[in-house]
Amino acid sequence: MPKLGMEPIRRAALVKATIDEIGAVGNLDVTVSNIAKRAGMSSALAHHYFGGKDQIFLAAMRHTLAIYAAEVRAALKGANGHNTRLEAVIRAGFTSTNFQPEVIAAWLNFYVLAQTSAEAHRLLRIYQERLRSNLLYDLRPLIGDGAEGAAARLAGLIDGLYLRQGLARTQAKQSDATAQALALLHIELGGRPQ
Amino acid sequence: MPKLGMEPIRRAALVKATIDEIGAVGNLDVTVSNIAKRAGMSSALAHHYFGGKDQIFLAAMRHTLAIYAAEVRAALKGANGHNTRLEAVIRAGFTSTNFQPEVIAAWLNFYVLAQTSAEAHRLLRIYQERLRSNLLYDLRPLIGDGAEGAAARLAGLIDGLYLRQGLARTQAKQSDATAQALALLHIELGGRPQ
DNA sequence: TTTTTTCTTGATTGACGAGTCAATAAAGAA
DNA sequence: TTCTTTATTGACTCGTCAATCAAGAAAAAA
Repeated sequence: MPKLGMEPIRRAALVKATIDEIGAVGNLDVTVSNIAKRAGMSSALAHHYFGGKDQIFLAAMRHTLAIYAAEVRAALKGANGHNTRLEAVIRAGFTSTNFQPEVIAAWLNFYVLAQTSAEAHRLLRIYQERLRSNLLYDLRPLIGDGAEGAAARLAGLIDGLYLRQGLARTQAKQSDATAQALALLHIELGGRPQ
Repeated sequence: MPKLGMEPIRRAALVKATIDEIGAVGNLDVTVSNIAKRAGMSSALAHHYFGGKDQIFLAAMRHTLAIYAAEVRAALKGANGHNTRLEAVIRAGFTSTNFQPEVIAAWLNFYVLAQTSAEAHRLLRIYQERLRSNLLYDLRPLIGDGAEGAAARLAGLIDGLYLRQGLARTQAKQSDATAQALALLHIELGGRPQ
């Protein structure tokens, strides 16, 4: 019973299924068949709407990035003052959403793909540039010339801590990553490291 | 012309070829045949000596980690004083060796593999623990109670900056990662961020 | 020399997977 | 109603790849 206007629905379902499937398998060795099955359709239909496996992957990556961007925007909406905004940006990187296994898997495989796929690399660059820009916007009024360096360190630490936390098996120190990133922020803003 | 004692030679050649092949392809979608061809032997021989693809990968990971560990040891050998030793540990993570494409590819895929392979996760843990221990050993005498946090931040920043630098296409700011990591060290040791 | 051990590969098996295609079916347009 | 567009899939093609195996060749042991 073909209903019209299925394309956006099918595409969204496939993107979701792709992220879930990558999360379940852990790497990009997922089959179009399995993705399609998870999305409740035949593999031929997946090919029909996306053209090929690569494009399905890229759509999944774009989606992951879009969710993260939306979280950052939402967090910034309720934040007033440079200090509060900086804390919001940092916290947005370590929400429980970001630590769901399929999101972690998406990011890790995103990095691998960025080595060889121009489009994946472009998307990654956009994420990095946006993070840098968000940090710089509020750091500059607070510390002036030192802002560039501080932003580079904060961005690097956010990525590094996410990587470590994402691969850690214990959720005991769940909040440790956030705490260390916030600690660096305060140090960069002139607080004594303690 | 079968000569005796080939096993260690073949194994070493396969490990080297595996790292090179992963570097050339960018991900773990490498075939045993191609690895074997690169190492100058038949795929059957690769199976004969390693048993299977997974074990070849793990051997390659162990090798990558061993090289890094050796570099750190060598750097520490010529370093006196807590401060100098800390700088040496940091610098060792950003040598040109570590930024060769095949080494970057090995690390990125290592992270992906660590999600699902217990052995890969174990190896990663060893690396992380060693780094933490190296930092802590020299941080503690300098800043006492704050050493744990400082070590966590430094280790996170090292991983994060490596990731970013490794995926950057420009080698213009080749030394930037090192500079930022060293900057954090000095800040943690009480220098004002500037 | 004969036998055993080590080394080596070509050929094969069995499985899986990306992408294509022809065909079916429903909805809307003419 | 007839035609066109959109949706949908089962079946198929073509290729690849991990793993196995039987067999050959050389060195060392007996």
